Amino acid sequence: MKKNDFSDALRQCGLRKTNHRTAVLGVLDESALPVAAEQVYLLLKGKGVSINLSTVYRVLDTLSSNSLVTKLNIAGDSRSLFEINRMDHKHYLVCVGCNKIECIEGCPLEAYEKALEEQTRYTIAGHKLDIYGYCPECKGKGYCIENE
Amino acid sequence: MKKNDFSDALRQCGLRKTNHRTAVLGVLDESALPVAAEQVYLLLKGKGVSINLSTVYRVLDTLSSNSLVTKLNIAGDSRSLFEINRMDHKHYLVCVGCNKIECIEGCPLEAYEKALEEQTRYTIAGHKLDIYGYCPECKGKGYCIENE
DNA sequence: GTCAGTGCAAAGATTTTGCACTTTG
DNA sequence: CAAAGTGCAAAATCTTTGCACTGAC
Repeated sequence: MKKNDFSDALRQCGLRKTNHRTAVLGVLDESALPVAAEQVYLLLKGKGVSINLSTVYRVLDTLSSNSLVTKLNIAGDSRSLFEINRMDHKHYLVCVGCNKIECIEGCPLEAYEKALEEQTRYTIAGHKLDIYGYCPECKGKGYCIENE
Repeated sequence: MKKNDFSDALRQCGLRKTNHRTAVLGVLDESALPVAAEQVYLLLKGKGVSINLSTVYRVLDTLSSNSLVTKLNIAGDSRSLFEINRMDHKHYLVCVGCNKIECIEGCPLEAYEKALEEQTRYTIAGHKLDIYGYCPECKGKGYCIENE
């Protein structure tokens, strides 16, 4: 299977295909978990791609506006994370103790959204669901108080 | 029913009761929707409470750490919103067209979380769920493309 | 060739912090 | 009184923007 250069995706959005956009999409595509803008920047530099951090932000912004990428705010701090929009949508389980992020398989909300559309008369476009808890290791370290 | 001064809640967390904490909790309690730190600050000033913006941030941070308040990142921009933790937990339906936020009654995830705990061995502490869509008015304005 | 994309530096916005002073328990 | 909380100003962090230059179509 040959390497995707995202030409089709970009063209369908009416966006020019540039090395930077291809490279950013490549990095996100290789990334199993969402990444921050600066991580994208550093990963690109590590691959020998010369790019400016503000261009990374601009590219991510453009890609988000065109639904090729999703911007997330699940980190404890104030920075945004970005992930490529894959066909299978995912949710994350975030450890409150160590900030580790892992994927959850499947989405528990499909039926619910249908019901909500009828109930609210909105057209539902999507949702963000993140689950927070203590991972097995952090429970061991006593970060987790069972009954509060 | 007399006005809650949150003494009990604060004491249970081992926090001193200060005018500022009481006032911040009061503002959040009166607010049906989550508010930004600066809004809290302005609302307090409007009530004649003299407080500094950094104190607002510190108070909100303390209250969040003690689970009296929840910090949310559902706004399109990069700022955080805060809401008081009520017994009935809520989710929000955010209009992508006009940024209006409304409450959704009920939570579709209770059973799901139990299952997830068993499956992942995490102790689930909570979740964040926000649903995005187009409100009836914005659908009318043509912001919403049904099939993309 | 034209318009979109980019680099650079500078500004903006939000949030955090150091330190001296004040308040709570 | 001791420890925690606060105001102020300054810094830190993340993100956006103006403008001149470059590259895609």
